[in-house]
Amino acid sequence: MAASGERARVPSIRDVARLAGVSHQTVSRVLNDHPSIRPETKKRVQDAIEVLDYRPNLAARALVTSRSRTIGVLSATIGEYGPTSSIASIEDAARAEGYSVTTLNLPETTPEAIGDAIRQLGREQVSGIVALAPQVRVFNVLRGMAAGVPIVSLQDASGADGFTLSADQVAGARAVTEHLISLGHTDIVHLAGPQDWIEAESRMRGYLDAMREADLQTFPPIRGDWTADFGHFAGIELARRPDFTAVFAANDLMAIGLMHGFRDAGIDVPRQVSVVGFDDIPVAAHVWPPLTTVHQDFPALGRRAVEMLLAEIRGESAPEYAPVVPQLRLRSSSASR
Amino acid sequence: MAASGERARVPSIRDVARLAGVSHQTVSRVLNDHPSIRPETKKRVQDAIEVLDYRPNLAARALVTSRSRTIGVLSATIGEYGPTSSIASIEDAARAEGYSVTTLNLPETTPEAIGDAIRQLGREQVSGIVALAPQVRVFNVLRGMAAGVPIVSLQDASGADGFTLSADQVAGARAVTEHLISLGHTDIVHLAGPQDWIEAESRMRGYLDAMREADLQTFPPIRGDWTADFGHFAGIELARRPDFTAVFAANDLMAIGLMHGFRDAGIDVPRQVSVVGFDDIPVAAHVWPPLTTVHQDFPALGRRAVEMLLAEIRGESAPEYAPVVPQLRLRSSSASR
DNA sequence: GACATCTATGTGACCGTGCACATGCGAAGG
DNA sequence: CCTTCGCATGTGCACGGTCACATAGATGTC
Repeated sequence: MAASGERARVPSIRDVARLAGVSHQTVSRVLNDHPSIRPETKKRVQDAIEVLDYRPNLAARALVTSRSRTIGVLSATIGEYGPTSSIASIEDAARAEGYSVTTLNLPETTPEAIGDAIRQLGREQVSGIVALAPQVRVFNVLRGMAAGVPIVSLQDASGADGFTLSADQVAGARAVTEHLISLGHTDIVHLAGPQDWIEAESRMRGYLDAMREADLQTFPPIRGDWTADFGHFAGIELARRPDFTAVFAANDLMAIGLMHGFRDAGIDVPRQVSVVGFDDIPVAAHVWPPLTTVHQDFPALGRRAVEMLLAEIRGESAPEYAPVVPQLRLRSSSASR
Repeated sequence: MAASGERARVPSIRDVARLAGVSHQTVSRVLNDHPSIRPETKKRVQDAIEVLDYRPNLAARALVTSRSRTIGVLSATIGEYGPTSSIASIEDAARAEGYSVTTLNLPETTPEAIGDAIRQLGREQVSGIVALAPQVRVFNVLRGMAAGVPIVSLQDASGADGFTLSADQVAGARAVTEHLISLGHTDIVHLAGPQDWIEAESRMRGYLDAMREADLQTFPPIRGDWTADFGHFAGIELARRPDFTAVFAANDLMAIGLMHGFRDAGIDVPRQVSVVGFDDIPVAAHVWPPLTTVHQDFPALGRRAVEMLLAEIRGESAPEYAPVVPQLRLRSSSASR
C-alpha cells in the first residue's frame, strides 16, 4: 500500500516539527501530552504526524529516559497450564497499556541464574518485572535482588513485604478438602507438590487446616512433581495400602495420573476411592470420571499483576483487591463413602 | 551485596576507555570483536570492562544500528499446548544466541489487527519475527506485510515462498489413519479442526490421502473448534448414527472430549469405536482409555524456527532440515474391529 | 629510498529523543 | 505604568553507542 521506492528514511521528530512549523521540542510535548500546548498548535503537529506517518523511535526514547516501556516476565515454570494462561493475559494487559513484553525463562533456579536473569532484564531496561517464581527459594532471592526495578510476584507469599498477588490457594485447598469430609471421608491422603514450591505448601496447608478443624488424622503427604506420570506411579503404590478412601492431589495432572494408576491397580474411582485435583485444566471435565477440582482464574491474576505493577511504576499506591477466590468444581470423581 | 550508595551512574564505553587508556572506539571494537586489535590491547580493555562491571547499553546500540537484537514472536493462538511449548523453546533458543524475545498475541485475525501487530513489532525494531499463525488467512496477510523484516512462519504451508517450517502434519495424520485401517477399520470419521486453520487442513489431507489409497469411502468431516467441549458434543451427536467404527480427531483435546461423549452415550471405547488424536498432550497417556495419538516435537520446532530466522537475519542461506516427522504413539483407545 | 599497503588506533559526527534552561508575551497585581 | 508570574514555545545539549574517515607506524615492492 504505502508508496514504496523513495529511499526516504523514516521520519523523525524534527521532520514533523519542520512540516508543522514548530520546534522539535513542541512535537515532543505533544507526544507526551504536556499540559501547556495551545490546542491549535497541537492540532497542527498531530496533522503533520498523520501526514508523515511518524512513529516515535522507541530505542531513542529508551536511551534518553533509560526506561523502555517494557515489562519483563520472569518465569521459572515450564509449560504448565496455569502459568501459561497467566502469561498470555499479562501480555494482553501490558500491551493494552502501551507496554511491550519481554519474556525470560529461568533454565534453573539457582541464585546465580536468577541474578543473571534479573541483570539481563536490567540491561534491557525494563520498566518493571512480573515474576512467576513458584519456588520459595527463587522468591526469596528475587526479593533481595530486584532493587531498583518495580517487581510484582505472582505467587502466594504469606507476609511478603513487596507486591505479591495470587489466588487464595489455601482457601481453595481447604474448600476441596472440606468437600471430601462432607462426603463422609475421614481418611484422606494428600498428594503434594514438590517441597520447595510455594503453591505446594499453600495447598498442603489448606488440606491440613481442614483436617485439623474436623479433628481428623492426617497422613504424611506424598511428595510429587506435578506430572501425570508421577500421579500414575503414586496410584499404583497407594493401591497397596488401602487405608484411605480419598485423595486430594495438589494439581489436576497428578490427579488424572493417579486415577489412571488406580484403574491399573483395579481400584474404582469414585466407588472405592474419591479423587480431587486443583487447577481445573481444560480436560478436567472430560476425563473419566470427570474430575472434581478447584477452578482458578488465571487470566484475572495476570491482569491484576499488570495493574499492580503499573501502579508501582507510576508511583501510585497499589490497588486493593479482594483476593481471587478459587472456586470448587464438583464433578464425578468424588463421591460419598 | 553490591556496595550500594555511591550515586555513580552506570559506566559507559568511555569510562572503560579511560581506565584502559585507549579510545572509546577501541573499546567498541573489542566488544564487537573486530579483527585488528592487538591481543595486549584487547586484554587491557577486557580487564577494564571486568573491573567496572560494564554492560553495553542495548538502547543506545539499537538506536544507532536500528536493530534491537530482539526477536518478536507473533502468536495468533491462545493457550494451546503445542504453540505454548514451541514459544518456550523459541525463547530459550533466542536467548542462547544473545537475542531478547518479545511476544505479541493477536486479539483477532483481521488483516488490520495483523498489520497493527507487525507495525508495532517494527517500531520495536525487532531483528526478525517468528509467526505462529495457524490460520490460512493470517498467513497470507503476513506474507504480504512483513517486507523489511525477516520472518519465519511456524506453520505448514505447502509451496510457501518464504521461510516456513513445521512438522509434517500430513504424514502424521496419514500414519494414524493407516494405523486404524490396519486394525481393520473401514468406516472412519474425521473430526476436523476449524475451516481456516492450516493444520486442520493438513491433518484432513493426511486422512483423505490414507483413505483414498486404501480405497475406502470417506465421510464428510465434522468441523470442530479444537476444544474438548466440542469433542464431547460431537461424541453425543455421533452416537446417534453408528455407521462408523473409528474416529480420527484432529487434536487430543477433541479426542478426549469425544471419548467422554461416547461414554455418556453408552458407547465403549475402544471395543465399539476406536478413537485417535493428534499432539500427544501430557495427559494423553493417562486418560481412560489411554489415547492413541501422534507425538509432535514442539520444542524442536521452536529451536529450528530460531535457527532459520537467525540465518535469514545474518544473510546466510537457510539450513536444510529433514522434516520433523511426527511419531505415532500407540495406546489403548484404538483396537482392531 | 620512495611509495603503496596493511595494521592498529584515534577523532568527530550522528542516531532520535527528552531535559534543563531561556525567551517572548499577555494577564494579574500594586 | 511597572513588576511579577504563568503560559507557550524555542535552543542546545546529553544519552551511549557505531560509523566513516584520518593518522601513524610497520612492512613490502620496485
